[in-house]
Amino acid sequence: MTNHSNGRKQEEAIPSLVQSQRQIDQYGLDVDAQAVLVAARLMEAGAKLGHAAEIHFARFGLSTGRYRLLADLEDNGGEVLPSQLAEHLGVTRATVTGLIDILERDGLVSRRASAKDGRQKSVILTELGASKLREMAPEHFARLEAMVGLLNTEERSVFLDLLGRVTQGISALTDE
Amino acid sequence: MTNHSNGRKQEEAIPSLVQSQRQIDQYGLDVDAQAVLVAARLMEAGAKLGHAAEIHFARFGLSTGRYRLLADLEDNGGEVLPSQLAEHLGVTRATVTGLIDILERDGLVSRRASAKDGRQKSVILTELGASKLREMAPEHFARLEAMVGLLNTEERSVFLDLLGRVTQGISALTDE
DNA sequence: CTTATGTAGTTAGGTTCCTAATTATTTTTT
DNA sequence: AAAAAATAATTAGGAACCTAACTACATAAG
Repeated sequence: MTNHSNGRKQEEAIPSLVQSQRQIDQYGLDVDAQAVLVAARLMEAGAKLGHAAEIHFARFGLSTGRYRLLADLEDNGGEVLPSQLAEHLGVTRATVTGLIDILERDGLVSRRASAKDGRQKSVILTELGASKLREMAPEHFARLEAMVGLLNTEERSVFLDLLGRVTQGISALTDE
Repeated sequence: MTNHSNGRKQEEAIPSLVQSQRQIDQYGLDVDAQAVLVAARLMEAGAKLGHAAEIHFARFGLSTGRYRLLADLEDNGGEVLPSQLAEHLGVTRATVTGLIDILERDGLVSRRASAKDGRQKSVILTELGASKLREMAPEHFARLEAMVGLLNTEERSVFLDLLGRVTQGISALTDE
């Protein structure tokens, strides 16, 4: 139990099966250590990827959220309502307001009041915003491709399938 | 009501292959859309899992980081240096200081100055901290297991392998 | 038509984690 | 032995995203 000084010396602590099993054994629970390991590794990977993405987008003066907002705008004809953006990006409307504030300040999008509904203010991709996306596309997509370069086409399909099912399972953490 | 007539009506926007392909086509790039899709889906999953984990741990009055710190303490005999915790958790020492502050305030850990090195202050798991881990273990691990319940043992192995290789590839986003 | 209720966007304040600078102590160099 | 460099923990301030409260406008109910 009290194992100080056990030859462990890793830069980044990747959760191991032994470690998961030990945690479970400690309380005599009937749980599959491998299942716990999958959960731990996915959390680790998600955090790591999130951080790496911020560094990646920072090269272009953007954050992950602001890039995704621009991409969604481009994907929808260059004009979208904030509430729709929130839904597409899976974030709250309050967050979208903040993203737009900075993108507008930088001239990549602009706001325009709606004629139909006085409450709405649609967001518009400016020419500067469009060219920003154009400029970063080659490097951006090349890096994304490189990221999954260790998987062949067949493996990518399998990964998408498995990831999709695990993603469904995430609700098990929040249910009840 | 808010449906702008293009048949799309999803609560959460899951990136699709068509969508990835369209983005790539727009600039005539030679990139595999499936590869981009894997990257997009993994980012989505990581963000979603991170958020769900916070909700999960909040039930026990903890955050993801503070739980991981407690678990690491327990895993290492109940006494670890802040700098070691930072390394194990993959966060900075500044972050660890903040995590300890709150855990100490709540009585789950305590700080003790080192006799050997005047700069060090080791972190100790209190009895209250240990019992907190004991109490939450059954539900915590059960939920983790449920999360990956849609995968059988064989599939979990495959997933771990593929995820590991994609995780290696994450450096492609930050290199150079 | 006037009041109650709902919706769009924003603001205010909180959480998590970060980087950079600061303080105290130890180790190395001269 | 004194000065310089390295190390441990902390503090200060920033970025991303959240929830809840607020403002302005729109629509439904009496």
